[in-house]
Amino acid sequence: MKENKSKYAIMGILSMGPMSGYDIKKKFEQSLSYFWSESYGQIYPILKKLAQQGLATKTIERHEGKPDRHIYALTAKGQKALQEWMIQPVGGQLAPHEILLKLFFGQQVSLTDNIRQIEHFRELQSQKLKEIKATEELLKADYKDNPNLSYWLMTVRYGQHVNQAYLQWSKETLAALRGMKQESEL
Amino acid sequence: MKENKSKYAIMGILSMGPMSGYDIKKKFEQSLSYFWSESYGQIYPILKKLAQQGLATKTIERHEGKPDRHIYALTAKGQKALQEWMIQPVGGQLAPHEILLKLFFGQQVSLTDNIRQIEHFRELQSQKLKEIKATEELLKADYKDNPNLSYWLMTVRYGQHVNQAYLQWSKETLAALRGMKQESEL
DNA sequence: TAGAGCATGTAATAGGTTACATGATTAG
DNA sequence: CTAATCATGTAACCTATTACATGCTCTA
Repeated sequence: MKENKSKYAIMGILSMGPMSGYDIKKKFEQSLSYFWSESYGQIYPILKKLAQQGLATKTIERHEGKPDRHIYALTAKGQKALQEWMIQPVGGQLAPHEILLKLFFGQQVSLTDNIRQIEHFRELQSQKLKEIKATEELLKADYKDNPNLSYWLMTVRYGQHVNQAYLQWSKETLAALRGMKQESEL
Repeated sequence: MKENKSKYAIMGILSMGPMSGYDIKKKFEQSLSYFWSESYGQIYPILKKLAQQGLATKTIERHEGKPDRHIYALTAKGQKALQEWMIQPVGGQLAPHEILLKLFFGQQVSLTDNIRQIEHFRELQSQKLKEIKATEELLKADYKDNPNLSYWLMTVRYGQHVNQAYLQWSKETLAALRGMKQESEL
């Protein structure tokens, strides 16, 4: 008993309109990449299952020269299943974060190594924050009249809040590590 | 090619001293549960592999009445492997967060449903923040003289920063959703 | 006397990524 | 002419959880 979130992620994409597995992958990359992704190895088998379970229909579009496109569309049953999942409360997982694991065992390496690790993390997050801010502006400009815009912005703001927390924590942690280093050098 | 973080998590625990698979599970539960966990189904096979690869040694302690204990200890090779992993820079994954996925597709359900979802999330995180703060106090009291304390506190502070970000975001998002609801009711 | 704790481990199952296989068109 | 893009899918592999199997001791 384990919820298959990928299944619902894919149904959610299909709720935007009928499309192919290939399109779905692109949607993930274009719109959800900053917090979610799915590989073809997930998408195609899940689409097959959705059709078998009557949650989606499959239509084949033929093209000359180009390969066929297998277009999937949510059925009423699929839409209902998606909505049911939507209102299930989510758990509050603080996801496994590799940097925490490394810091937890920080004694194993030198202070300099730990400092380098956090500095690198800070750089990465600082870069990411810039990207998320750019995403926000792009969204506002490109989807002015899209009824989904408000919801999309909320997910982007989430990324910003969390990222800012990372940066604040990095600053605090670097100060602590540098303090420890100075002490050790006396 | 996929780094097996569990392997290093277990080696990290072993760096605290020789112990059994059972002990390792307890350590995870006691000290790392707020950001990491491993199941027996991971621990025992990984310990076996560590011994095969010469990264740890295995000694069997016999006990009367009680079952034997299989004690594992990091070898010099194991310690070196752990340290090598420690200095590898980590990626900046913003982990898959179910709540974001649901909000992204927020249009599928009612504003009331979305509000309820976020309210629930806020409650959960607010509860968790209390727990993390309690953990910090406990750590400070119980491990006053432990050389690992500074590192452990850094991981706890991470949890606090991220949690506070969740709460701020929840507040902002609820305000936005309630605003949308009022507008729709005019 | 039932259940929790001690202690090991395996098997079944689920979840997910990457590499492979195929083959046409189009842009640089 | 090479690489990317379009487009589908499978197979091998890795990661991880849960359930199962065993059996003793101590506590309520």
